[in-house]
Amino acid sequence: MARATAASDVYNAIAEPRRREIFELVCVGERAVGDVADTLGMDQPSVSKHLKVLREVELVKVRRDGRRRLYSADPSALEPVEAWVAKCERLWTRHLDAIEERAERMARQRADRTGGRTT
Amino acid sequence: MARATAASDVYNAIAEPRRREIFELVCVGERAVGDVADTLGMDQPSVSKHLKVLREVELVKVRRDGRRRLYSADPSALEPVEAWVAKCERLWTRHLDAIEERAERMARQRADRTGGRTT
DNA sequence: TTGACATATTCCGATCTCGGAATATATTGT
DNA sequence: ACAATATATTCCGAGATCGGAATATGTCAA
Repeated sequence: MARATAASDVYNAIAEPRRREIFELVCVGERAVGDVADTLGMDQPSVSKHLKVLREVELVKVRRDGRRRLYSADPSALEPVEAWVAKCERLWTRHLDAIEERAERMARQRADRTGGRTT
Repeated sequence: MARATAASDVYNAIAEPRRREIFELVCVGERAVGDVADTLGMDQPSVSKHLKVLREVELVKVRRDGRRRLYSADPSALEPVEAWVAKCERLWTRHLDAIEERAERMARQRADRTGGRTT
């Protein structure tokens, strides 16, 4: 097995800087492909390909408007990422709390042994 | 040019599911490589390589303990990701607000034309 | 229908990926 | 010094990447 596909999940999709740029732009409001290309200075096929990936992980939606296609964002697809980051931080602070608690317990023990003397 | 390196930034580093697993584990508390390998059912070289990537983007730190190496997390390295997600959501809600505001403006216009009649 | 415009798709090549196996490097205990 | 243990590194191959160029598809307008 090798590396995962860019469109296999949100994490891989947003690993690309240009894809993040495109997504930011589309968060501001619905945009046509050429519009995105002009704004970000990329060429059209590249933008189309990136948008395809974003579409496959449902970060964006498409709508037809004549000969154009208007893309808009669906940031709810970022939720797994947000949730994972939050989880890691929760685990981490829980870990810090445990360390602190242990330190306090040891301090109490020491206080008991010394009969309340601080030094 | 081709694809970016896994260790080129945090986004690429966390794109790997196994790397996310390892990171979660290390968030809970300092762990030795073999410990991680046993817990997650991966083999040691694989874990070492993933940890190397995580180290290069500063998601983890290492400390020597005899012949072992103890890895611990530094979730502050996830901040760029958190910030980017937040930014996108901010842009998005701002966009929704603008739409809503426009709708209200149009409703007011209509109310003016109809002299206050609702239907 | 034909042409202009907007977008999508395909093909290419250099490069990176990840897992697996083998091997190298450290450190400890005897 | 030597064996055992813990970890890191290297080499390999199948597969996926991204940009670029060329081309295909689709839609409107005259």
